[in-house]
Amino acid sequence: MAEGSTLAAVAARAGVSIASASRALNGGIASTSTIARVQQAADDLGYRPNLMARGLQSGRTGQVAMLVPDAANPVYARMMSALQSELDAHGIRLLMQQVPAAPVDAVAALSAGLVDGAIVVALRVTDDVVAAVRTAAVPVVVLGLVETAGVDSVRADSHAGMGLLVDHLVAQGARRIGLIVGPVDTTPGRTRLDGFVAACERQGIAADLVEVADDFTHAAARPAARAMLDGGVPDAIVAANDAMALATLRECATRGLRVPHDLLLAGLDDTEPAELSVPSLTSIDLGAHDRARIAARTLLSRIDGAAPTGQQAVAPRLVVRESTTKETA
Amino acid sequence: MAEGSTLAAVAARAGVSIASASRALNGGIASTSTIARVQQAADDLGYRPNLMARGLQSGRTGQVAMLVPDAANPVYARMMSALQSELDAHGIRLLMQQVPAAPVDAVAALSAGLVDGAIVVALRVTDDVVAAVRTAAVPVVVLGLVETAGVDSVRADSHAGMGLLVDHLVAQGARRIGLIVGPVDTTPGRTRLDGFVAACERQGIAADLVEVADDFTHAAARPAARAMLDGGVPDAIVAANDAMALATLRECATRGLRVPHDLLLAGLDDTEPAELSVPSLTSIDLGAHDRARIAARTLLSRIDGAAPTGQQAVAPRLVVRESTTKETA
DNA sequence: CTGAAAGCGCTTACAG
DNA sequence: CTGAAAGCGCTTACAG
Repeated sequence: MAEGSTLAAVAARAGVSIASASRALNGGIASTSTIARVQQAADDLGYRPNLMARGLQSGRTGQVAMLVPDAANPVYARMMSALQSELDAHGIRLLMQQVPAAPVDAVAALSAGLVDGAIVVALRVTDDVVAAVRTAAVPVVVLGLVETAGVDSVRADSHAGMGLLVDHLVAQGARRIGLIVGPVDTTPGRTRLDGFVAACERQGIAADLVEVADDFTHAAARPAARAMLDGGVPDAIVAANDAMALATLRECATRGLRVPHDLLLAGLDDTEPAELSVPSLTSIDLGAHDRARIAARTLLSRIDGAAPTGQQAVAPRLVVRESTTKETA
Repeated sequence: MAEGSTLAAVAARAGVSIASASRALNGGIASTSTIARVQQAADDLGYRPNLMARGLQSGRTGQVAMLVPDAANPVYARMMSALQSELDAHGIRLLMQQVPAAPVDAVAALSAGLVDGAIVVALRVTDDVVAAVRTAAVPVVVLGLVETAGVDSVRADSHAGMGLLVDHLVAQGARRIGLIVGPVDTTPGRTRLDGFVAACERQGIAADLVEVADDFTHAAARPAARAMLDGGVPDAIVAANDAMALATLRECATRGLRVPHDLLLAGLDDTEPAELSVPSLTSIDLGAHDRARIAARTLLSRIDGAAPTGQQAVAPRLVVRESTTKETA
């Protein structure tokens, strides 16, 4: 662990002023020989500019944060990849931070100046969260449902996604469909429940078989799946996301229930584990990749001074796999 | 997006000097009335201290970074949780960044002063990486195998872990065992291959059925699994980690091969998906949680000025599940 | 093209 | 207990 050398040290070694050293290193106006000597000195010393000092001065850090509720959910890893490819082109570093469902403090902390902006996944978009986003000292793009004007957001249409799924299941012959959802005081929980109910009504089937898990995770979904199956085996089960669907699949296997033979099963998010599971899992692609890309571009333009764009949405797409198709089983 | 108010603004509003405002806010010496007025002014203005300014001055940022090669691998999410619980107690924020297998630049960039220290997962611990760690301006703890003195590291014993796995498979009756491993110029690739070969020799069985995938991911493991199975069905397959084992399981299913009936299958890391898969996957717990905890504590004491501890290791543990036990199949 | 100087927002001895 | 001042490391007009 070496002490980081300063610009002053580099300048001294090169025999020039600090100002000239700065210009030489940052592509400012400087003579060829100055540039050469400063570069040499910097290399010799292993000089690394102190980004806090630079940031204090310039107001830019070259960093952007992604705030997510659950680092273990593959959908966020996928979004992170998409974000990274957008940001890499601009030489901006992406950092991920795990935060609560209603990340008020974390959003407020963004104003501390350590990042140039942030992309925030908020499960609970409370008024406090919206307020924090609006008063943050840096641009923030919310991945989620925000109706407030002046706030940038990119949302999935999981209401429509649920519709696609229910329609598909009914087309496969299901009449009795259960839903395993997360907390309904969250945006995804509420939207997916509403979408499910609306789709069932449209199809003229009951929408009363619903289990609400404590969280959108594997662990929380397992007991919910148990509770639902204890009440009998429906024709099909839809889970609020792939992670929860996979926990349900596991519970089915434990009970000797075969998917799709004994019941159909589907999730949302279309993550990689859905593709790899046995049977592979039918899911709804909620456009994670596209949402991340749009969010990144929106954030970049906001950082460059553009005004908020408002809400943007990405359409869902049904991805049929083995878990809902009896013929290939 | 409100402009962040400064300490100067708070001080002015409270009618005190900047110095007094700073002391009042940070628990320094100040009169009760000063504290009250400054606090009030800060609240009114929604004041947030600029951490870059504070960091420049104090040399502390209150942030620590975790550098990982693959944000999508659940084992890193698990480590992140363990780290977070350790760091939360100290009011330190944890940020995750995805970096290359040999994160030389990323480690060097740590010296920019944006974090107080870092925990780095390096797949390839090259001399360059070690040099970057040693010369970084902040303490760095490497999660991986580093023999160099003066570098803090916490390693898993995957060599022994492979031994446990091979012994178990042989005990289950396997004689012909295949290995699907990642690049062997990485620490985990090399160690797991070596551990596999050593264990096979000890058991007196062949160790020549090896497929090397391009990466330690689902996607890279799938073609490797295909290649191996194209050559015939061994008694058992071991994959270098759970993600790769799950891809192999999927490939088996696609070919109509039943695990554990037609062949046994096991992975390493003991991640949540291993527990949830159907069949559930036998794996080796390489102590991700403990390693993260040890790394966090080591980093914290380094940040507090302690000298490097050197290498620490965590013992592996076999976790037997359905994928290697025919009786319960 | 180059150097002296100011200033980014904050903390911390140093005198009062 | 409080304020004026220096300084953390850097960038950027401003004169030369």
